[in-house]
Amino acid sequence: MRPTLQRQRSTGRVTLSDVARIAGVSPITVSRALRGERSVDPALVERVNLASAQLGYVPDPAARALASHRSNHVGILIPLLSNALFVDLLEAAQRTLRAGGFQTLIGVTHYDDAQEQQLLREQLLHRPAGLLITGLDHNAATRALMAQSQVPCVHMMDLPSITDANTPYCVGFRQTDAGAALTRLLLAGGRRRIAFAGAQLDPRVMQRLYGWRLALQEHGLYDPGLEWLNPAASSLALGGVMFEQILRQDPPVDAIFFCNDDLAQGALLAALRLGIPVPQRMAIAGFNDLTGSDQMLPTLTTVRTPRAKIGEAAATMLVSLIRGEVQTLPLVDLGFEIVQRDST
Amino acid sequence: MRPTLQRQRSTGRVTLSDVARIAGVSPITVSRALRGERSVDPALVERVNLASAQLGYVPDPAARALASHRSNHVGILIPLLSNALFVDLLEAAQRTLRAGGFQTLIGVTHYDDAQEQQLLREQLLHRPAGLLITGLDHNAATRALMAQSQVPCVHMMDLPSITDANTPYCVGFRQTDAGAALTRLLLAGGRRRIAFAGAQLDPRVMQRLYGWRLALQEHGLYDPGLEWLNPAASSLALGGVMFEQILRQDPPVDAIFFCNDDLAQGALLAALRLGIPVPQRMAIAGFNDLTGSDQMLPTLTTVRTPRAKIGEAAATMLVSLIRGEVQTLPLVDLGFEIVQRDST
DNA sequence: AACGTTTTGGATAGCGCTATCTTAGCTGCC
DNA sequence: GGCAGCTAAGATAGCGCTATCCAAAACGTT
Repeated sequence: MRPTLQRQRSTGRVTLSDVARIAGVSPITVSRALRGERSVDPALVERVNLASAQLGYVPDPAARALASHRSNHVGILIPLLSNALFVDLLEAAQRTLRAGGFQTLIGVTHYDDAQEQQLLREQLLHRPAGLLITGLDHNAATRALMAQSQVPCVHMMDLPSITDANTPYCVGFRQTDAGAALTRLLLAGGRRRIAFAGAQLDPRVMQRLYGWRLALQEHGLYDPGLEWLNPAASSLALGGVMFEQILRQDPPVDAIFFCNDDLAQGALLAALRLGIPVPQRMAIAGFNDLTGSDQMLPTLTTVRTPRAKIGEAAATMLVSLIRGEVQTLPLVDLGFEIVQRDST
Repeated sequence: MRPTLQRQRSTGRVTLSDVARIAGVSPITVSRALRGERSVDPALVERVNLASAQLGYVPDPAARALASHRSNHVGILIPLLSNALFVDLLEAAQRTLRAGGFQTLIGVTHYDDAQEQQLLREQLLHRPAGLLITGLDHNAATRALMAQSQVPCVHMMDLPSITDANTPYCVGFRQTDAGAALTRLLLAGGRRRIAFAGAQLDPRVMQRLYGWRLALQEHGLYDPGLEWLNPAASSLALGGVMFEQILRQDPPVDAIFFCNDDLAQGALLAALRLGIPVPQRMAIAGFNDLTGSDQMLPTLTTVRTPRAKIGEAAATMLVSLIRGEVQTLPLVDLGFEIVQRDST
């Protein structure tokens, strides 16, 4: 079965040694040339590349991982796939990482600390080159795993309120500011009793809540009775339910800030069903500018969050960390944009 | 840091040899005991498990992959993450695979043959234990890669129309039947000019189209002018646009079968905006029973597809294929369910 | 009893790479 | 000219497992 070339490895795979033989150099030189490591004579690099292309050589990731203690995997941890927000984040990050030659391992935590920890543990087994993780709040065990692993890590979406020497790498925007900005828009529109309707209650929702509180307190309009918090998962149906609840409040509420667009969309549909005029009787605003918000009746005022940019920037930052390049600033604030439409 | 035992490997990792030393057996016996391979004396297995637990031993996936030419990865290829359908499929599959000890590599093809092939190639580098792939139609190069790799593979969503000796493993339902069933429901409701509005035009959409054609032809009501096909991606906005187009047709259409719920939802919103009474002037039906379809005004008639079950069943089948268990039937038909609501 | 046949545990030899050390070939500099 | 001080290429030795072969023991068979 052996043809001309003396490739006799049992598996029949083209290996680095095959390339070395053809190129007339030692295997380790091929390894170095292909990785662009140290300075290898350009003429040799050329010969190696030629031989490699000729044989169709592709490095074996398992062998690399075993020998170098580093794989080309990047672990990504996100809370959900059922929220378009995270899907956009993920797709952008994955595209960027793939371009950099990394394979992604996706873990969906479902906002569960134990699952997050377990997923991280599984991902670390593969000795990932890097980690992308959503948010800044993780339990002690998770943080310990990350620290112990020494794997470069970038946090997505949130930014820490205070920064010091050991600020982690973060790409995101200030949720609190966004919450306050949207609330101020409602205030500027003459609304006085603005409710906050939150579901899921993850840290980002809570930060938007603080922003809302801040803006109301500035105007002396804060009232704890305006906070409607429901730990259930965000959904259109829940938005409808919360809308009906808030509608019954006395003294009446004249605007609702929903922590996510799906809730707000559900509220708009409920308003249609109940014949409540929006924005006349009730202004409604959402968050994230998800698909469909510009199609609703009336169209939904919301905050456009740069999640695709965040995914891309975080991945880019991670790749440069992996390559050992120096980071000037560990924090990247990509801002947000208020999108005023007809529901306010 | 280490007490009595002589672990001197440079990395400090707990290895199989460490376990072997503690258990008083050879490394290969530990390997066999932990994998449940061959018959190892139950007493030895017990000792190995004990030692392994005591040391907190975790096998290194890279070393396993290198030595055995098989990783614990399972590659999953899906077209999109922006369609909730595939997210549900993916989540169910991933959960099942994780329970079986497999790590998933997710590839998003964006309905692009070249990308699919590239992703598959990258996944095969990792010598996956198995593959889950969406749909049955793949280009020749992709099929060749799969065949050549010898990796067990289960196809999700579609079922082949004819079955023969080399029918691939498939878990799904008959899209054509579902399309016909929904059309027959509209016919039974007295509709006579039923349009089909399709976007994306992936194979599953086309099969629904064939089902719709079939049902109309049975009643002699088929008219090519009723077919509205748009290769653009499915979205609420596109649904609204298509609705307006179809509305202008003469002789008038009295029902529209949208190939996906997001289109239908967009159409319902457009109808609200235009003041077109649904279902009186126009019946509207969708497909997949996505989030929000039960919240629309009116609520949307649709076909509930068992995507979570498909993901789970496909993963279960794949795991048993990987374990070399015999499959009685390569095809699993999980059916579908018509959900009649107020839009028809 | 002598011989196959089947267990069961271990020794051996890699899987395909890279980390690390070594050596050969060049500087440069008193 | 000889030696430190560098660089580029190679030799060597694993990384942490499993496939494969082997030998001993256990079993069955004529």
